[in-house]
Amino acid sequence: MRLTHWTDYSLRVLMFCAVHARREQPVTISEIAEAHGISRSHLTKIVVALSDQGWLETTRGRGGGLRLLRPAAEIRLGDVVRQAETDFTMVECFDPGSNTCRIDGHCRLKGVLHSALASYLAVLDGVTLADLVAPEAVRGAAGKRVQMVTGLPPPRPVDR
Amino acid sequence: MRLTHWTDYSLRVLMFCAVHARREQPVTISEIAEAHGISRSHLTKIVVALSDQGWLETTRGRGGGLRLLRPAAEIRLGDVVRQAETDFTMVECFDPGSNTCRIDGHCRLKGVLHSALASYLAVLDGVTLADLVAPEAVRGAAGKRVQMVTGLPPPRPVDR
DNA sequence: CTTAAAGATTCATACGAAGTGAATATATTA
DNA sequence: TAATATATTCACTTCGTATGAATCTTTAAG
Repeated sequence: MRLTHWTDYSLRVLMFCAVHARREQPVTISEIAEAHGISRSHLTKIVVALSDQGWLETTRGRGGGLRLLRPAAEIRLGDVVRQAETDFTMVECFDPGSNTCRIDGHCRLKGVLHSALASYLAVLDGVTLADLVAPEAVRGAAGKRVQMVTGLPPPRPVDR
Repeated sequence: MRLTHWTDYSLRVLMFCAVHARREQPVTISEIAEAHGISRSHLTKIVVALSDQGWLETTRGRGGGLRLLRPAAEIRLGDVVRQAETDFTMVECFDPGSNTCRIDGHCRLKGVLHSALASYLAVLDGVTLADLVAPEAVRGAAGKRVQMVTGLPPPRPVDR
């Protein structure tokens, strides 16, 4: 179970924009690509997608670049991840097209995994882009907030 | 974000064993393979892994087969999934080996995703194999239990 | 003590999603 | 019109996952 690099990079782009939101010159793709050591052309595709999804606006030509369309504090991680990830097929029976499970409808697995997925995303919904890039001083509050949302004991390390 | 077929099949094997736990003749690999339309040899590898992990015992030779080592009610889904899934790398910075993120340590993303993952697994920890294969009448209780564990609002459908 | 039935192992390959980057097109401003 | 930016297209690579054929090993039945 893992998120794709695509989602990873999407988040990094948005975070980069959030950090430099107050700058006069908008952030450029080349800048982010270099900062993270990713190919510019590849990153462009991710930016285009983010733009299509309404997270940021792009302007071409000299002096152009990227800008968040909304304040970082209003961008929920869960929503970004929902759009960046293309496949939430937990198990075969999630997808009516490819499902061949012979006991579909007789077992509760699908429902349980849906709940788990919802719980996963709910945690991300409790965090905004602003929380991620907040300076040290603010981190305590952000961390606390996650706990409140999950209502779970602090995460224990996942083995292997 | 998805679980592998491997995990999917692992769960199906365990469920099959749970359903037929009271039978005299142990369940065989061929039987499960045929029931689910999966190749016998492939399924064997999954069974071997489940056996190595201590979920079931296998006996060779005529009259042999598979048997759960513990009652289905004591087998938590979360634990099975933790062992069946080999990769919980949410984003690059989870894996020290391949991590190239330039802002690792300066952003809260890793921590947040760890929390989300923990929340996901916590839901699965609240469900046992017995819950999955329980007859209709018992299902209500099982569903309720999931809610109690998560402490979250009922899951809303994940779009696309 | 041979045969049938079961799991175990090894090997090779198929497959598709994800990732990568070169080349080129388009738009905008100075 | 030149420079700088995003946008698009194409081809290719890479890797985890999945798959199954063939064969070996173990065990019980007769």
